[in-house]
Amino acid sequence: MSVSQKCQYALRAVFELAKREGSGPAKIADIAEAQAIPARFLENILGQLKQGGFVESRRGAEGGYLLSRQSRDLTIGEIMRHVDGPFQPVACMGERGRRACKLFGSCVFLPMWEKAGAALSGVYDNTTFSDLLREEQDRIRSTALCYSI
Amino acid sequence: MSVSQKCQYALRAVFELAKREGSGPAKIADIAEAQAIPARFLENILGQLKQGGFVESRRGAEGGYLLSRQSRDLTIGEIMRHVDGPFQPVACMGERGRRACKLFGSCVFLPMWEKAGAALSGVYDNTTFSDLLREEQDRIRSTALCYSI
DNA sequence: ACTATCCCGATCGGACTAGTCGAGAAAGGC
DNA sequence: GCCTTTCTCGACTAGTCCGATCGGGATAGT
Repeated sequence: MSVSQKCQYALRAVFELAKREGSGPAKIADIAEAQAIPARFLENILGQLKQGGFVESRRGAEGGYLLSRQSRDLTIGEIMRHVDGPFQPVACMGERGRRACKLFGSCVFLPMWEKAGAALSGVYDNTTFSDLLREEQDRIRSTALCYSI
Repeated sequence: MSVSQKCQYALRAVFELAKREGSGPAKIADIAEAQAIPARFLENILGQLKQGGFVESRRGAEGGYLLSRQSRDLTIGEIMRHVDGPFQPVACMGERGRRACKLFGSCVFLPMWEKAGAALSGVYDNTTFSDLLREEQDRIRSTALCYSI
C-alpha cells in the first residue's frame, strides 16, 4: 500500500531530470535542493537508477545526471518497480511466495490481491513523466492567470 | 502497497467467522488452527476487531467470537482500513500529512497518489466476505466435479 | 469451586528504512 | 602535471516498526 520514502525521492529526482531534459547534466546537489531530498541519500538513489538504465551520469566538472530515455516514454510504474519491487499487496503472490504460503493454492484472497495489484499497475503504468510535466505546466499557467486577474 | 501480516490474519479470521455464521461462537484456538494463524497473536487481532465493532465475544466455557454484522454487508475494505489504516500510498495525503510535506500543496504527484488510493478502494470496498464465501463454494464444487469424473 | 475461555498490557528480537560517512576514481580546466 | 569538481562505492548506524509471545487477570457456565 505505502510507497517508500526512497521511492518517492527517486520519482521526484527523475521528475526533476525530466524538467531539465535537453539542458545538459544536472548535479546531485542541484536536484537535491530543487526537490528537497537529502543530498547524500540521493547519491544512493541515483546510483540505483543508473543501474536500472533509467539515467546516465557524467563525471568531473560540469558533470551530473541525465535521463537516458525520453520522459514521454518513461512511466512512474517502471521507476516504482525498480525501487520498491513489483506491485504485490502480499508476499504470497508470484512464484517464490506461493510455495511458502501455508494455505497454498487454495487461498480465497489471492484473486483479490491480484486485482488490487493490477489496479495499481493501471494507475502507475499509465502515467508518464511528461504527463506530470504537462500537469505542472497547466497548474503554473492557471495560478499565473489568477495573479493577473 | 503491501498489506501487513496482521491484516491478512484479520481478514482470514473474519472469513472463518463468516464461514461459521449462525453456528454459535468460535473459539480463538479453532480459528487459529483453521486459518494457520499463531493463536496468541490472534488474540490481539480479535481484540482489535472487537473494538472496531466487527465482532462480538462470549466469555467462559462454550464462548468465543461471532460476527456482529452479516457477512454480506461486511467488506474487505472496512477491515483493512481498521487494521492497516486508510489506503494512502504516501504519508502526505490527508490533512495531517499535508502540513508536514515540504513541497506543500504544489506536489505534482498528489493527484496520482489519490487515484491509486481510489483504485484500491474500488477493489477492496466492492468485495464482501460473502463474495469470498461464494467463490470458495464454487471452487470446492468444481474440484469435487473433477474428482467425480 | 472449577474449568474454559476471553482479556489486557508489557515485552522482545529481528528486520528493515532512512540517512550518513570516508575514501577513491574519472573528467576537465589551467 | 596538478587541482577542482563531480560522481562512485561500500560500510555503517540509529531508530522504528512488525510479528509474535507471555503472564496474569476477569468472567461465564456447570
